[in-house]
Amino acid sequence: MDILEKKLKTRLTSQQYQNLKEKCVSESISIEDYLAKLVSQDVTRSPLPENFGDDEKDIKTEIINLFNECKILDGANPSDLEKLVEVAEYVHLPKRKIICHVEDVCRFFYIIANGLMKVYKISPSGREFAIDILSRGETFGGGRIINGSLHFAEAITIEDTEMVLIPKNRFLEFSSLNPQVITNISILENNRFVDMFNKLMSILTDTAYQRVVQTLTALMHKYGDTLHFNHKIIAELSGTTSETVARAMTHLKHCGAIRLNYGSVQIIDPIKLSRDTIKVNKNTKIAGSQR
Amino acid sequence: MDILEKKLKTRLTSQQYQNLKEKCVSESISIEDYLAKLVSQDVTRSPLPENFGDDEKDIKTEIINLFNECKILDGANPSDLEKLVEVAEYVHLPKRKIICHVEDVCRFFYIIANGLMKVYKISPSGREFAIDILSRGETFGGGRIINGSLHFAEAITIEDTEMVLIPKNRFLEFSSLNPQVITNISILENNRFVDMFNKLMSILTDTAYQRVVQTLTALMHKYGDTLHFNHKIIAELSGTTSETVARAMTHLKHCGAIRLNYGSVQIIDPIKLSRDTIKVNKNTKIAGSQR
DNA sequence: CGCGAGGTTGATTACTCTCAAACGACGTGG
DNA sequence: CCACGTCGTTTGAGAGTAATCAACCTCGCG
Repeated sequence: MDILEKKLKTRLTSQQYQNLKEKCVSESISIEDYLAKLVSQDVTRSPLPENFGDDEKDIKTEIINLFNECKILDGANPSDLEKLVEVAEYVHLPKRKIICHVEDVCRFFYIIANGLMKVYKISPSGREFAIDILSRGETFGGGRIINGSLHFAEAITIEDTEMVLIPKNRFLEFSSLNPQVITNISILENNRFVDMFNKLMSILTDTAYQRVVQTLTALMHKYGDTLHFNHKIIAELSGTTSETVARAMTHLKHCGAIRLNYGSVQIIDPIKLSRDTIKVNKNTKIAGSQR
Repeated sequence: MDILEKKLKTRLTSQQYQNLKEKCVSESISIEDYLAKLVSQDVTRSPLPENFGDDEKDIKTEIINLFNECKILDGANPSDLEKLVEVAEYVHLPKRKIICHVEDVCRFFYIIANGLMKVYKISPSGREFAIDILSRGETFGGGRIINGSLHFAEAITIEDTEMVLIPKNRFLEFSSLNPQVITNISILENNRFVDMFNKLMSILTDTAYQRVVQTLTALMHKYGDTLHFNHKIIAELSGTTSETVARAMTHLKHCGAIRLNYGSVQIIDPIKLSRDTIKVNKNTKIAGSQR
């Protein structure tokens, strides 16, 4: 197996090789298993998905519908959009399918049609930090394609997900004909920048508990009051650890702000949620925590 | 003076009023002094600056030169740029002149010609966090104007500064005629977003000392090895406090990586700088710290 | 020469990360 | 259908970083 690793090493940049190693360590998977997984996923994806042929018309309609729901494509020329449909690929991806790694070449502009995709980054120490969870109508890769850069983050589906892929060069042609699309991207990037800075300040001024509440509130506004996310993802979004999330959540549960089920959180009292974010740690005894 | 405050209050949004109060507290200045300062600055600025008239040609040449150094204007139509000069205002601003507050309407697109401007935000608890220090050729407000939003941060000159102001609507006209400018903004915003996310991760994984070193390194690349910034600004850029910066700097001084003068830092050994960032706090006795 | 802003250093406090252990839920394969 | 392993959740204990508070020093300026 050393031979395989050596062969890989000569074919990858040191950064890419580093990422691969980290990935394996963080997923506690051997390199060979990891490669096997990649290959099997690639083999099942590369050819066009099965449901082409008779359904082709339906899929095209579906893609057009998706385009219309996609904020970034607002104001684009409809005939250009129709041309875009012709080069778009509609793919079904399983849960935990890796979309890209840090430093990967941007090959596609992605639009989520169904399901959820997590965009995140791994620190040298192995901690993961989520940038965003993308759902229907949201896009990925646009900014980096316009920028002419490589991917700066990793992306992975967190449930079975369908998305539309548009090859990079087709997207560049399309966007150069539709300046409004660039403007939309610019607005999106600006908003993300501001959000990120606010999050940064929140990390430096708020407690971890407050950040968890902020994350829950934000997710509630996007996905409704029942959130099917596990502690790890909420931790990655809040910039903390799953243990801290668990502590915050049990506190909120005892306050009556949320209800917990295995793998999901239901927010039953948003006001309590934001109000009862008192600084509580293990030393400050939590009222009602004794059974 | 209560009457004045009341009159102000009815004319400002509560957010703006809040900001005003915080500003006064943080600068430990009374509201009346603050207003007097604002008025005097406004009176001296509003009319066109003195050096118009004979020098008008020179100033126009200077503005064109500035435009050419400005990355965001790369690829713009030269004749449109010349038209832009006609509506541009060249202003001289003193040190500590406040350019805008959070939630202010974006009135201008700013291009720095000389001097330095700090873009920052104040947390509810009063701590300040710097987003960036802008120097010649850098711009401010473009993203927010395209976005159609209010300012999300504060901006202040940190030394005597000259800048070119372009009224918002003129800038919008100009950019709509020059899609490349929007593309440039989009690229800039994407880069700032990525930088901000990396900074966020750095806060969650690195020690404060490491972040100070990162800040110094970044500043060195931009401004050379002698940095005329005080501890407070370095702290705001690093997301820490001036005390922590002082501790980090004395450590680096003892390592021989930097030299300290009152109000400035000289980096004499960049390699040591990045290497000697061992985790050191007051308990871990610093070798060589005894005189 | 005194004042004020900025720089330095010390002591304390507390938040939360890390490590650890135990338990519950879920899916798979026998 | 049950045993098992894995993953997610929960809770505890300990330790370390850095913010805060406080005091003192230093420089530059009038």
